Amino acid sequence: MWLNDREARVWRAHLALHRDLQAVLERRLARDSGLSLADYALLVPLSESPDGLVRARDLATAVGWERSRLSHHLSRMESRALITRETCPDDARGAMVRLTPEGRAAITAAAPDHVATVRRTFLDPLTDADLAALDDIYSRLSAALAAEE
Amino acid sequence: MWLNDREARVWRAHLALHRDLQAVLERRLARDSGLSLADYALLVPLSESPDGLVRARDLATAVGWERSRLSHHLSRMESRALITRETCPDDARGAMVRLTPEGRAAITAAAPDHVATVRRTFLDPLTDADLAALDDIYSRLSAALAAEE
DNA sequence: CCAAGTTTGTTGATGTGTCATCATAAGGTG
DNA sequence: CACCTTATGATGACACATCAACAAACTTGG
Repeated sequence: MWLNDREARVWRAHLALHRDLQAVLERRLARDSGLSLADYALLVPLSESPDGLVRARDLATAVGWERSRLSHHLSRMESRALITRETCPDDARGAMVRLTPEGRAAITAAAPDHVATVRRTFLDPLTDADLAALDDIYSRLSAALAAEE
Repeated sequence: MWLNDREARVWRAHLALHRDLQAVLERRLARDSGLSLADYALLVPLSESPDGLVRARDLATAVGWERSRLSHHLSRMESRALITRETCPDDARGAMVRLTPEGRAAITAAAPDHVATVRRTFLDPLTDADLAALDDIYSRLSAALAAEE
């Protein structure tokens, strides 16, 4: 029932690694570009979409957030003029989210440094074999997680 | 400079996996025992310490938190009678944190189910070779992260 | 010994995430 | 069509995390 030494070490390392990685990325991104990781996460799918226009529901799916969190965060981003909200033509319940020029400028300015930090802290220390192993492991873990509930 | 397909897939899988894993663990723990993951993280080192007594500074180090976060969270846990605060005999600045019987009962009741969930969602899908690979990878990544700043 | 610098813990303000709830609108079934 | 169920998004209350600032106590170099 309890974890053996290696299990406990790997599990704790997983938690600690993610905690510290998140903290470093968050700090650097905020310092360099005034964006949070949450802002960045939303700006990526928006900037990749034609006209920077995505339905809120689809944005929630893309980033894996609950609708409530998305709604609150969009309000904050709207007040900073990174996005605007429009009505959805197909579905009167829906809301469309549009990337503003300021929003596009923000992600364009932030991305290179952010990607570089991800490289330095995560990808560079990994060999090709590591990457292949992680690719396999993560796909199995996410399948196991999907089975939960 | 940009990530290739596999790099992007692994990086996004890493983020998504941790996000969803955290969400499942948080929900189950809260539902089954009324504790948050933050509560649990603090209760573990406290319950492992003789007399359930740990200096606040050392607790912060053990869980990797900033002092401010720890102080706020201890206040909330104190109001729920999970811990108490005492003066530190060696250092008049310090604060000692003591696990109450209620706190010990809470972690004792919560641990088996929580560990079982960690097994089901994280450890069970991994082979011995996976565990060995992760052990190695995580130690390299945490070294790289320590070099950052 | 003393002044300067550091460590420890707390606090209040602010930004953020979650939960329960709500209003509105779509979809499905009789 | 009417009815029930589901989906969508917003909101207010609350729990939580981060930041800057602070007070008190320890440490160190002169």
